Amino acid sequence: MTQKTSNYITKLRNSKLRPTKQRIKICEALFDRSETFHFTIRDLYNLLTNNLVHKISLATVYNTVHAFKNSGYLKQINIDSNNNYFDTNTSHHHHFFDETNNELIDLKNEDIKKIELKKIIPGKKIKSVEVLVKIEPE
Amino acid sequence: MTQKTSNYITKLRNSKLRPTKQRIKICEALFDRSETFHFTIRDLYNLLTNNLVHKISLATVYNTVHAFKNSGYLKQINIDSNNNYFDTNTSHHHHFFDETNNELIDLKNEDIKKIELKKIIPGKKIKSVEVLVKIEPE
DNA sequence: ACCTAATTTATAATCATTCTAAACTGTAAG
DNA sequence: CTTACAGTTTAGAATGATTATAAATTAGGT
Ligand SMILES: [Mn+2]
Ligand SMILES: [Mn+2]
Ligand SMILES: [Zn+2]
Ligand SMILES: [Zn+2]
Repeated sequence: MTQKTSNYITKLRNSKLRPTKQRIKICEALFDRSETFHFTIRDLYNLLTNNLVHKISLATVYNTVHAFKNSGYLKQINIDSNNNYFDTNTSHHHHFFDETNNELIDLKNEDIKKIELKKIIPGKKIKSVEVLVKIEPE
Repeated sequence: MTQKTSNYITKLRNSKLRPTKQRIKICEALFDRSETFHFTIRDLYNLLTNNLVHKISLATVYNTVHAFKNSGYLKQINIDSNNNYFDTNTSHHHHFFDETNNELIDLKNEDIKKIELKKIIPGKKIKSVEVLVKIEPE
């Protein structure tokens, strides 16, 4: 077993999932990458089923992605009601969104000045701060 | 005809819509307010049909809200894939989102330090910058 | 090898949104 | 005041993403 595969098995076990062949294939599609991967469930499903002889059902893709999201191995990114994205970059960061091709681009935390709020809501604490920069051709 | 009503008729005509009784009722629900109104289509539909003798169809609510969005009298706010909100405050501003009750709260532009990006995407210009601050009970 | 709970899968159900087409209405010309 | 007709409303159908279901299959322990 490769180093990568045992890493996938760890991720799966941490997510309370048994390492099945379908889930390993999903891990390969998600995590065997040098760059951040931004995807919709449909993107991932198409990617998986185009290359594979043994298809993986859509339900399994949904289940696995959501389990990874819940265990923190994937981040969910809300762009608009038409596009529900996930992100393999789970560090704190923001995004550019190019509406011409529906592409997400990472904006590293150090590429943006710290967001400073002058207003607070009494009795509430901040859970997250997300910045979305929509871009278009010049 | 009241001042308010003629204002609604102006909004409707600017949105290329004839002032029908259904649309005037929708305007009253949306714009006859002192505070910003954040709502989902379902919220608005329930509000309208609970108080009214003559019901308005869901299709008309969708059509009118989208026409107002397209003409700039309403802003669409993307929180997550489950909640598609609209906002009667069309000025540039950001939001708190309280996940315990799904409530949006305006964060005035002057209540947040200007967002400064140190990264740009060549050939692209910025279309919008949106900040969403999720909050939870302390 | 056997047992059992977990998993996969096809399919159905759900839900928001959009589409459709028939009935209705506002407007303006005759 | 009629009439004509484009614009509007509406119920219901269609769509598409997501979630639920339940039967068949599989993984992992004994
Ligand atoms: Mn895509
Ligand atoms: Mn609400
Ligand atoms: Zn990212
Ligand atoms: Zn607002």
